[in-house]
Amino acid sequence: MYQKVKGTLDFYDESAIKYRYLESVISKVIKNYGYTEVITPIFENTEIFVRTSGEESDIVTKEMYTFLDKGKRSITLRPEGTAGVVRSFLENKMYANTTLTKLYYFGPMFRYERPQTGRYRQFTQFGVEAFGASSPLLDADVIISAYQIFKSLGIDNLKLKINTIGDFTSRNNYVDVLQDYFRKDIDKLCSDCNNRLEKNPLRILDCKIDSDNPIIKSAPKISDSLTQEAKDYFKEVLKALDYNNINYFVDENLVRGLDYYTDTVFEFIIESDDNLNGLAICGGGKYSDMVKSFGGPDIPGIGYAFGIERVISIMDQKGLFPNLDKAADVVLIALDEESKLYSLNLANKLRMNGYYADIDYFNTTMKQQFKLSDRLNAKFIIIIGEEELANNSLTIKNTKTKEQITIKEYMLLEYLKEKI
RNA sequence: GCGAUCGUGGCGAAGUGGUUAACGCAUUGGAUUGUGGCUCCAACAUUCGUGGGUUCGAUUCCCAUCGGUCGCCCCA
Repeated sequence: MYQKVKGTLDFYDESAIKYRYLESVISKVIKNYGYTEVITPIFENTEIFVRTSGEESDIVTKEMYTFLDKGKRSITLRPEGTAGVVRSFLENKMYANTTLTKLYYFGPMFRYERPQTGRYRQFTQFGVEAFGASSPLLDADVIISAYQIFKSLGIDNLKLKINTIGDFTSRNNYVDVLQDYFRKDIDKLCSDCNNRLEKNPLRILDCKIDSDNPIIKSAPKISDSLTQEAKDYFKEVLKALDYNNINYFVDENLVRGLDYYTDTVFEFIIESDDNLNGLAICGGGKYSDMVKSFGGPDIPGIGYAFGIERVISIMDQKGLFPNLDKAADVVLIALDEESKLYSLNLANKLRMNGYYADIDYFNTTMKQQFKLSDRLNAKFIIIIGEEELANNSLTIKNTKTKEQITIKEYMLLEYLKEKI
């Protein structure tokens, strides 16, 4: 027996309906913010992910699905969406027509990780990227758009963590300061922190094991390394969020796993009483230099992405999905072979007129066909047998009221139009 | 990459080193051959993730492997 690849999911039936429901709600909201969809390939040349996420990042060092194609090109299944969108933005010179370009994407991402709660090897992200403006107002608006999407889905058990990590130079300065600070006491910290010292010292601040350690608590703050300009910028972002009544808290230890972020970074975290608690459902930030580092013009970008599977989990857990059952409008019950042929034809006429009509393909007993109508939750049942064929009429039964009438076929559409 | 735990029919779920693997739901057939959704009766795992080993004998014990779940790391 074949099994699906480890860490992957089949969506079918109800779960597929939920998946597509999310896509439609989300895209509808984000379009009102002026975003248009960009659909990029699922794989890219490996280099673009290495360049953007950072050679030392976890994603690049251990999580990418990378392979050589038959032309010996190094190809990678995208582990995140931003790099491909930036590449597309540049390659298609989207900046030529407007100063501000707002894009969204929705699709599968791939990371080779150990599966666990809310974590899969193939998962789906929705994300946005806005290029062209370094503006606190835009930063805030991007965050608000994520907030509104969750709100329109009914999700309110989230908290927004936000921080600023400054521009590249102040961040690099801070990294040096931190390394100097931690290096002398590194043997008093956990083994993970020892690894992080050279690779990603910012993450030491976020250590869960040593979080109460005074060495970490009294570590130099990033705010000390920020330029006044960066501080002011962040203040403006917060002001805009305040004005819009967005609840947030500034977490000075919030750093993100990807190298490309600058200034504003944020995450939405799930607050719940089960194992989902504390999971990041949405993460993003500003990246001032990525476009330029790709060899493009000096255009800043900001964006976020969130995981659809995690959203589905939350919504399931909180019962937030509306009733998405599809009920058949009409099930045709045919009692003999000739009626079967006729019902096939009639069903198709109904379908072409916009009704969901179904028939039974094998059984001839009435009971079985009634069961089919139950299963499909049919609103109406049309019974066709010798009598009806002889009189050129149809027997229609309303499954709710049990009311049953006989009419001529040409009256059917008008009848349904009135009743459905 | 590290650690824990689990894997019985479409689903849920009991169970035991020994000739027929409970039960519930679902499904199918019948009671009820032009009117169903209730009820009643019946059928439905030569097999207990896969492979190997121990044993007279394993679904039950051991090993391996694949997968699920849950932690760590990291993240969506």
